[in-house]
Amino acid sequence: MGFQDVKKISIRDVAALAGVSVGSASRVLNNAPNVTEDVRVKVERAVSVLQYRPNHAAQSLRSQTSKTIGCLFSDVSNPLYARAFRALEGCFRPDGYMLLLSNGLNDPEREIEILRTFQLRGMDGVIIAPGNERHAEVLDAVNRLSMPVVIYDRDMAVDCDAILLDHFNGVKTAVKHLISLGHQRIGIALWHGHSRPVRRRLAGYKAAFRELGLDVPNLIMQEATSTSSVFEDMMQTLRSDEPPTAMIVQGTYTLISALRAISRMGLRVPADISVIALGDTEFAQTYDPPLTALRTPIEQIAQKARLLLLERINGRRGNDDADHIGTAPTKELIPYEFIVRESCAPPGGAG
Amino acid sequence: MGFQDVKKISIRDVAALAGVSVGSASRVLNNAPNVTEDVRVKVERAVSVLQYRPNHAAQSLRSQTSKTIGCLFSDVSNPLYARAFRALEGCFRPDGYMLLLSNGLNDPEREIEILRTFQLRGMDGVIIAPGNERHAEVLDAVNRLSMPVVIYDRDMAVDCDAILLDHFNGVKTAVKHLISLGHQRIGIALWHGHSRPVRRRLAGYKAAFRELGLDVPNLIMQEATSTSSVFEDMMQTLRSDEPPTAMIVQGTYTLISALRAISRMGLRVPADISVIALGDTEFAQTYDPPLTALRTPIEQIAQKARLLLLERINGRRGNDDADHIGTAPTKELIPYEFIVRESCAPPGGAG
DNA sequence: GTGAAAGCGCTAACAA
DNA sequence: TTGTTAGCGCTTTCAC
Repeated sequence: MGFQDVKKISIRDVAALAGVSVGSASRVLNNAPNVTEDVRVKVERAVSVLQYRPNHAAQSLRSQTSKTIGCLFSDVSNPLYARAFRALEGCFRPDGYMLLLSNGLNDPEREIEILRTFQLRGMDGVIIAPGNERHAEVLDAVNRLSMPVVIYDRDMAVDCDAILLDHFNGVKTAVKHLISLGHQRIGIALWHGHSRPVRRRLAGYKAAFRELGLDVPNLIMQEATSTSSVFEDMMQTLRSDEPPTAMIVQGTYTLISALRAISRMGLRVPADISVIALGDTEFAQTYDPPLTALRTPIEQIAQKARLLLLERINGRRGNDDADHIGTAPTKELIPYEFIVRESCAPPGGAG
Repeated sequence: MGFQDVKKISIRDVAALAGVSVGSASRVLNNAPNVTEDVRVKVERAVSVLQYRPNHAAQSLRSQTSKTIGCLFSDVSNPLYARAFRALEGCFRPDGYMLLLSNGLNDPEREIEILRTFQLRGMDGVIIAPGNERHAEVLDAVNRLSMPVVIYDRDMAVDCDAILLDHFNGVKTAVKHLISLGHQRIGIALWHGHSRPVRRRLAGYKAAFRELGLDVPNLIMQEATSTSSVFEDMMQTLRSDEPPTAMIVQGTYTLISALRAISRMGLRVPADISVIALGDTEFAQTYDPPLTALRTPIEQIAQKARLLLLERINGRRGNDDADHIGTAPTKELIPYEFIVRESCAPPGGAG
């Protein structure tokens, strides 16, 4: 097997081989300023000869820091969170942090248990987007956490830093773009539920019409639970007396279903109907025609999360060791990028 | 903030409050057999009064076990791995294990670095599917690992347990199913590259024809890098003199592109062309018509991985502490489930 | 059955 | 600058 007994090498062995004390060895390993070149070289040689690697558990125990960030998302199978995780991993890796990922699966009990585990395992920081943003016990569990927390795109009544997507202005921009092209009957397809993204998107949708003194059309589709119903809903809407001339559609699978219905009805994009995707995916980019989309700047979000967390971890904005109280929580509102491609045109089949 | 100084409660505090020794407290916490009911009650009360939680780093250091499993996948953004991770998390949670997830991103250097980190952090076990299954240094890094390893669907020349999907027989079954319906011109769309899944699928595809004494049709599509080309390739193939009457298609996005091309050409499924999906997704299930598919039994795979790892971790099949040599590596071949839906019919537009 | 004590491997405070 | 040493919080002998 690949795991026969590899005799454990400790810092004592390194010190012994280098002919110095463990203290000196430790100093070299931690890049302490006060070490002679001579000692540094000897220790480094010993390290490479012995293939020494410091024991992480011991470091954690001693330094009270795990160099680990806990992530609680509802489900990584959602490409949205998968990409967020990937971006976060990329941001934290250079600092030596690893990410512990847990799926809450929208089960509050499970979410609470995960948060407890994060606490237990001494995560240095935590990034969460629980499915249950208003569940009292979940809020409580978050409040109990003793490490810095960043909330990702959830409206939670807790005193934590948060990174929030500006769904409101994003969708408003999209609607106004369509209106400026001459559309009036603009529909929107959203997920079920009342999560922050859905609430804010709906609000932005309505605001766009109101600000222009227009009536909000009765073209809001909120899917039940399965994606199959989106197809049906969409077919029905397209067959109605006053079908939409443009659609704003959320999510990958919802989008696919909607486009399938459009295609099935013999309609062409954008000649017969314009489409804007909420969330920019490979699918949206490579569709024929490429879809105008609202892009989540995920790299920027990850960078921001890293900054927020590391500042608190390193005490620059206050933590539990500081003698001053921590800085008040920051709420970062991140704008979407509106990417114009070829899926929108004036209504009326002019194309 | 949510992280003011919560005075650290240690096992000493618990022992003190309970009026027993730390040893006794530890025994209660670890459900040791030899403790009187009296002591047990006193300790448990103290634990709940103090809200005591054991320090994970200290436990790790002392017991030389981290209760953590490392996962190295090429990219969680691939729904395939996202679902694998979710299933694995579900399997290991009841045993108190958490999962550390890292994306190798097909970069060997990165993969090696991740494996090293897993070693450093004392993962109790590791589940890996590196993008570079034949990269010498990656193999080397795997061999150096001192904990049990499970390889997921990769052909790697290392002495580790492995869980392999039976792509060969899966695809062969699919092809023969189509042949039995009367198809001859059966195409297959695969990813680029030479990873095990692609190799085995291709082999199964060819074997199906050969076993029946038929020629292998020249209808193998391997996409370049982007999904857009799949659409083009598919369009071209469908326009050729001898277009396929049936297609076996890998992956979600490849599948979407292929179906879009089919739709664009005015062909209907299954009347004009039959389709089988390699991998069963929500998309395949809810498409109209629902697609016949080869399903990866991911729950079963996760259970198997858990079993393989825990057996070695707990020394039942040998580990580094055992005085006998570990049991030889197991290679588990997991069959696909062939799920017949409505996307296949005899050729000839009979539908 | 229980308590005392020895570390797990490391960092950091203190002495030299 | 360097060595010595005291723990970080826990588990686990080993006496009793």
